[in-house]
Amino acid sequence: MAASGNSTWLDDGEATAWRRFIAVVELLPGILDAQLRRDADLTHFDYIVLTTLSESTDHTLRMSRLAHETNATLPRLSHVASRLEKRGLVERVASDDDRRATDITLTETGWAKVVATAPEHVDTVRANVIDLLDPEDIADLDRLMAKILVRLDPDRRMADRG
Amino acid sequence: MAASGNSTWLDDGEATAWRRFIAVVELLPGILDAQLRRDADLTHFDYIVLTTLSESTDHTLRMSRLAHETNATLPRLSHVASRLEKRGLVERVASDDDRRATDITLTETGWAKVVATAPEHVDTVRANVIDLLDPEDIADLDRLMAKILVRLDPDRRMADRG
DNA sequence: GATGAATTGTTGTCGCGGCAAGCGAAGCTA
DNA sequence: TAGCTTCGCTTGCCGCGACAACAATTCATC
Repeated sequence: MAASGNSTWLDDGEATAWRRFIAVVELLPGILDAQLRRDADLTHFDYIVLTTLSESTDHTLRMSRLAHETNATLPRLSHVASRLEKRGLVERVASDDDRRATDITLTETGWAKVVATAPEHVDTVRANVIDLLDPEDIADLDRLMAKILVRLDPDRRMADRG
Repeated sequence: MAASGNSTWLDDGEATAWRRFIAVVELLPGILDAQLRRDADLTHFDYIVLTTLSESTDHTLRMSRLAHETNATLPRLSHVASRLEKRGLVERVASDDDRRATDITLTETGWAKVVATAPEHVDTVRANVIDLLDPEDIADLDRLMAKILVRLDPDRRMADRG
């Protein structure tokens, strides 16, 4: 389907760029997960959940909205929320206006966890990506990823606030 | 450790670029896995293993070398090899010169699988990344990923042939 | 308001991948 | 060649995430 004619292969420049890109895509999550697990006993996705809550009004979001913003399926978020709740980092309460819905909130402990974890994580992000690039590179990275996200995330549910 | 002084946070440009980058890094593997699983019943990593073999002399590599080139741990590769072997896509034989070692080879069936699978996968790669970028973007992507790989893959075991 | 459909979350099952332990082969020392 | 170490790979166990089935609530239509 959609054989797209002559596009059967990538030229050399495209192939090299693709190989390098996919290498980064494969390697980076492991590095982030390893650092967060080692220093904070958190998955990278755990961290994204906590920080997303920490940036939300009243440190609270509806489960479905949080799942949407973190690009998670609802079952995945539900499992993660259960684990984080057992550790006292978040709380879930049934919503008032819609009894089907559940609001998930960052606890004080959870907020403290974010505050304690963020600096080291940012150091990791800098060491492995940001500080390797000069300002022009950062601008290029931003431009390229924005172009790709038009396809991967057409609703712009992630990575955009403004 | 390595509190790196004033680098405690990212500025706006860095933060936006990082968010977009991490969004792509989270979304892309799922897209590639989904397409390959749907069209060929393969994981993206399965596909990488098969294509790496297909580009090697005699369609054969030592297990440890294949693990190294695909950035996999040996246990992971061993599990994947077992599954692919059960499906008749690869074969493992003890090495002659070192009886500890195992050589893994692409079978005829495995080669046919690669040939049959590649075009649709390339279409997916084009649709979701390559064709969204103009030639200058491709060059930028290549440059940026190369810079990052200096840190993530200092031995350049992935993504480099020349 | 009663019935059927859609929405919101949770739970169960399964597959993949990480880590640690195990096993056989090879190397090293005496 | 005996004994210890290292290497190469496999296996087992566990956690995370996908998918499907399910329960509970709300909405739509009559």
